[in-house]
Amino acid sequence: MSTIYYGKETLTRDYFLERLVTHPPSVIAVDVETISLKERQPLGFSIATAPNESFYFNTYPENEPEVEVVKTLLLRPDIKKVFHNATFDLKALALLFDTDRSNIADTNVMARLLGRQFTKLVDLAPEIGRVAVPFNEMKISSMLEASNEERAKKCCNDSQVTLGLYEKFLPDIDKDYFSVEMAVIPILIDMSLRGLKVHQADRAALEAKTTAEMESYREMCAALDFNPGSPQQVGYILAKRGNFLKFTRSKKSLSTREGELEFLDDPLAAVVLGYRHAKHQLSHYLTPLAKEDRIYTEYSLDVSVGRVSSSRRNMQNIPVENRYIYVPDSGTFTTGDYSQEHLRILMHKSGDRELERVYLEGYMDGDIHSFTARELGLPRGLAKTINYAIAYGATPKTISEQAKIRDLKRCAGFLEQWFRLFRGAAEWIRGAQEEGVSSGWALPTLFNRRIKIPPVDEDGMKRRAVNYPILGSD
DNA sequence: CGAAAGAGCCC
DNA sequence: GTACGGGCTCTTTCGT
Repeated sequence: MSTIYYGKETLTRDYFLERLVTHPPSVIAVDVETISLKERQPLGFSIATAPNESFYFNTYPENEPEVEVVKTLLLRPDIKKVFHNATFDLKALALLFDTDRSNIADTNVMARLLGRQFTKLVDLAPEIGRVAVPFNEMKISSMLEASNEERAKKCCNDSQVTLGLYEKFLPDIDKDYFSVEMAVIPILIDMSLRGLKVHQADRAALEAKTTAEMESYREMCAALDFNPGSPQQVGYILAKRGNFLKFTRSKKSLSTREGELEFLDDPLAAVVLGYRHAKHQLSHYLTPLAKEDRIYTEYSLDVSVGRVSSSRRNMQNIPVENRYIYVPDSGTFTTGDYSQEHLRILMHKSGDRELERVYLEGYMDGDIHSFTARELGLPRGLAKTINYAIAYGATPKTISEQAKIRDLKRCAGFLEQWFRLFRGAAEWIRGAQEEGVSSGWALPTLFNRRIKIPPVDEDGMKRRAVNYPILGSD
């Protein structure tokens, strides 16, 4: 058993002081055990000083005395602290004491950079001949249910595995890109700890108005004896009234999504859509915020293209129409936004002459959608749809749905025209696709990150090969 | 009761 | 005849 931890008789206090105070290593790995994923109160944490040596400290119900000694270690910016999911552990540690956040590393991010498809500790541990036991295999619903010894053992093992993975991954990591990534982590932590203030009076008023709307739609449906919240019942009644509906992807049911119902002449379709919209607003963005003075989110870097995601309470998809119910701490919200960012990235990547004319030389006042519209002889709105769709590897069908034009041939024609107009971009897209399919890796992002393309079907890989360098650059 | 499917919000 | 990239969450339905 390579796991050893402070607290058992196996280690002396002298040895602990030697390894963590007198002569600590320049790199340590840290793992924190919390009550649960939701309850972030730390029960304890471990520090690995080598892939086969770690020390565990209890912090619940109160810190054991040694915590006072080791916390100075975590404050030192000259010691690298490795985590697996640094945002999680650093936020939990912040409930106990201050730690340095400038000199950190994250093995989850490292694994992503190296193209690993699964990056949970459990998935990676075998790479260094180790095993990590996932929480859900411990047959408990909260870490509180585990004995102190079980908890310490898991925690020590996880920090050891983390340190081992760090040593294995480090030689292959692009240092420049990694430092960008690590610099972002403390900023995300500060943002998530700060939260966002809710204007309760405005929120409540909007909730009341939306509830009334939803109720009126619901009553109209109740009169026809169906539940507008059930896609099954919606599909059934609309079909019975003579509407034609396509099947869903799984072919198990009729598709009643917004994109399909919009085309229908039946006024009942609009009623269903009205109900769904009101219900969605309420259940996602209004009702759960009642009595919350501030809302908080968890930011994560664990995404395939290296962007930031927001969970527990997603703050990245708050409807634009609802944003007035939030209050800026400073008195003013500041927004930073590149208009048409993805198309600008496409310009940088491809060096397309027409894109440069508009964006760099300010031709047509820098308005790419108007330029495209004029060149292709289309309304600006349609040109905009096409411009955006390109970056996503769109097919004629996509254009058809987005632009609400049913003629697929016409949509295909738009795409061909676009590729003739932006020849440089078209060429870059072709090259990106070829490289993606042959190597399994997308071309580098603006930050020089190369993203692995999951080996799906060839068309899927082509779309991703175009999209990843663009998405990964924002 | 948990997983999957369907839906819809953001960029 | 045909899949649009990346996220997250909530509700209904389905299968063990």
